Order: sequence, then structure tokens, then C-alpha cells
Amino acid sequence: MVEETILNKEHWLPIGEISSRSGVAASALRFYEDQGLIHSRRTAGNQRQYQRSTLRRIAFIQAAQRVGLALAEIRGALDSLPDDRTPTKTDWSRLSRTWRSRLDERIAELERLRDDLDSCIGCGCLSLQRCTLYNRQDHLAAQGPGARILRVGIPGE
Amino acid sequence: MVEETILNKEHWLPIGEISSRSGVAASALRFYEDQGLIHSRRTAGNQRQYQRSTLRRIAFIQAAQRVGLALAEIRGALDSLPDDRTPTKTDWSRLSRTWRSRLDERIAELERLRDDLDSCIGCGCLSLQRCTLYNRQDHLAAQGPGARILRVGIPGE
DNA sequence: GACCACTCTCAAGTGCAGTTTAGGTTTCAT
DNA sequence: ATGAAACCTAAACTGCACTTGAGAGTGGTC
Repeated sequence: MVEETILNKEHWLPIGEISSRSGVAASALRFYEDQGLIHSRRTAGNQRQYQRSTLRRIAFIQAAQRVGLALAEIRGALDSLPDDRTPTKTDWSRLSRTWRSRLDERIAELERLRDDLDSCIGCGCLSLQRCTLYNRQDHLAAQGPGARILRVGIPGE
Repeated sequence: MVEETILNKEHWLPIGEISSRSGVAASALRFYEDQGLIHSRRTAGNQRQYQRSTLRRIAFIQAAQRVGLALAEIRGALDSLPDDRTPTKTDWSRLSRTWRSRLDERIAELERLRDDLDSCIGCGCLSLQRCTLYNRQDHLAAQGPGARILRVGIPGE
């Protein structure tokens, strides 16, 4: 509390500060800004200044990436946050809630996979006609190029 | 059984057949072969011919990708399979078992993330000092470039 | 024996998520 | 007032997982 009160004085943080606090390289932060994931204002000398809340945005980005979301998707989610004002609890809460369902899907997918694998270990198969693991393959066909890890079942991509 | 007996007659399949049966583009199959993930023999006219068991290898590759493994890693796993003979149940079983622990890790990670998120929804936070989600970020610093989705905690990378 | 679908190689291109480099400007502590 | 540290832009480069394109060869069918 004491700490926050003190720090609140300097409401705007330079990129290096954001970088060291978030563990994200400055180059990545500029990249995120290019991509519209975060925003800054500039000083008279054209240097970026970020709001404290940007750290939260970045935390969100990182967490979302762990779940396997592409930056474009994350951007979509973050777009629902207000850019002008600091997001309220309600803003974050709404965001987190919709995002959580993604997470649930992802987990369910992996669990399904694990169960399939279990039954495959049991039967020693991965066998042609019967194995669920094997026959799931249809899903994967006809997706675009590029690294697509866990990018499955996302409509509109 | 009847079906298998019939099909066993043509033991070697051309790339187009493997492609349509697996849902993986022929170009991708050639790429996998370049990368040493699958193998073929050639006809007199230099056309690839794959063993039936290659379909299983491909299924495995696809499944492993869903879990977030990189091709290089998958290759490592597949290298433990015999190239000369059709893999036995034991071969697959051994492979699946080590791979399963990866899956478990992945799932555990996502669940941890979900629980963190839950507490964040509860507190409405993602807040600076306290939030576990936020403070997990340290983990993420200092990783190489490139698409790194869910590529977390893999030693030797 | 000609046709056509299928296959071959090799090189270049794509999309993602950044990093690196080069050359210049700003800020801050002394 | 000056020098180091931090910051700026733009363009090029990286690694992964493929795809696309060009030009040539193969093989099963009428």
C-alpha cells in the first residue's frame, strides 16, 4: 500500500522500466505496440511512456500466450478494454471470464488426448481403424501454413 | 481383421495415398521426411513409397504437435522407434508413456493458470504485487525468439 | 502410344513472433 | 556542459513449419 502510494506519483513509465518489470524485452514491447496490443503516449522528445496498467496488459498477453493464443486473438480480447481510462475490475473480470472458457477448452482437449493416449497404451495400438487418437486426424487437415501449435478449433482462422 | 488382411497385400503406399489417408499435405510429408520424422523407399522411377506403419507415425506427430512439441523434439521421440521393422506394441507403449508425462505437465500448467485466473476473477485484480498470474511472468523472460507457444519448461532448449 | 494424373527436385515464399543492427536523438547525473 | 545510459526508427534477419511454383519425369489407362 505504502509502496503503491509512493509509486503512483510517477504515473507514466518509460519502456526500460516496463521491460525490466515485466521481463519482456523492449523490442518486444515496441512490437506489441505496433501490433496494437499495448499503447503509449510520447514525451516531448518522442520517447514512449506507458501507463502503469500496461503491466497488467502485458501480464495478460503473456498468460494468454501460454494458453496458446495467437497475438491477433489476444489483441481482439484486449480491444474490449478501454484505452482511455485505466481498466476497472469489471473490465478485467469480464475479459478473464471469456478467456477462461478458452482455457477450459484447451485443457479439455489435452485431457481428451491424454485419455486417448491412455487407452492406446492399454491396447498398444495407435491402430488403424479403431484408435481414437489416430482417427482424430481429420480435424487437422486443411489448416493454413505456419506454426499452428494448439491453434485448433478456432473459428475464423 | 478381414480388411487388414486384404490391404496388407499392397504393403507400400505412394505419397498421395498417405496424404489423403492422413490428411497431411504431400508437401508436408516430404518436409517431414527431410526432417527425418518419417522414411520411405523409392520405386525404380524414384517415387516415394511408404510403409503402412508410417500412418501411425504421422498420427503420432500430429498428436504430439497438439501437445505443443516442436518437430525436433518429436523427431527425438520417434528416433527411438525401429526404422527397419514395424513398431511393436511395446515400442509404441514405451514412446507413449514418456510422452504422456509431457502431456501431464502441460495440463498441470494450464490448470495452474486457470486456478490463478479464477482467483484473479475473484479479486478482479491481475494486480501488481499480489497476483500469482501476474507474478509468474519471471518465468517467461530470457527465452529465445520465435513462436514459443506452450514451449515452457523444456530442458535443453 | 498418347494422355493425364501423379510424382519428383530445388528454390523461393509465407506467417508468426519476435531480435538484431545501424545510425541517430534524448535524458540525466555530475 | 558533457558524457554515459537510455531511447528512437527503419530495415533486415531468425527459427519454425510449412506452401507454392517451375520445370521435368513416371505410370496406369484407353
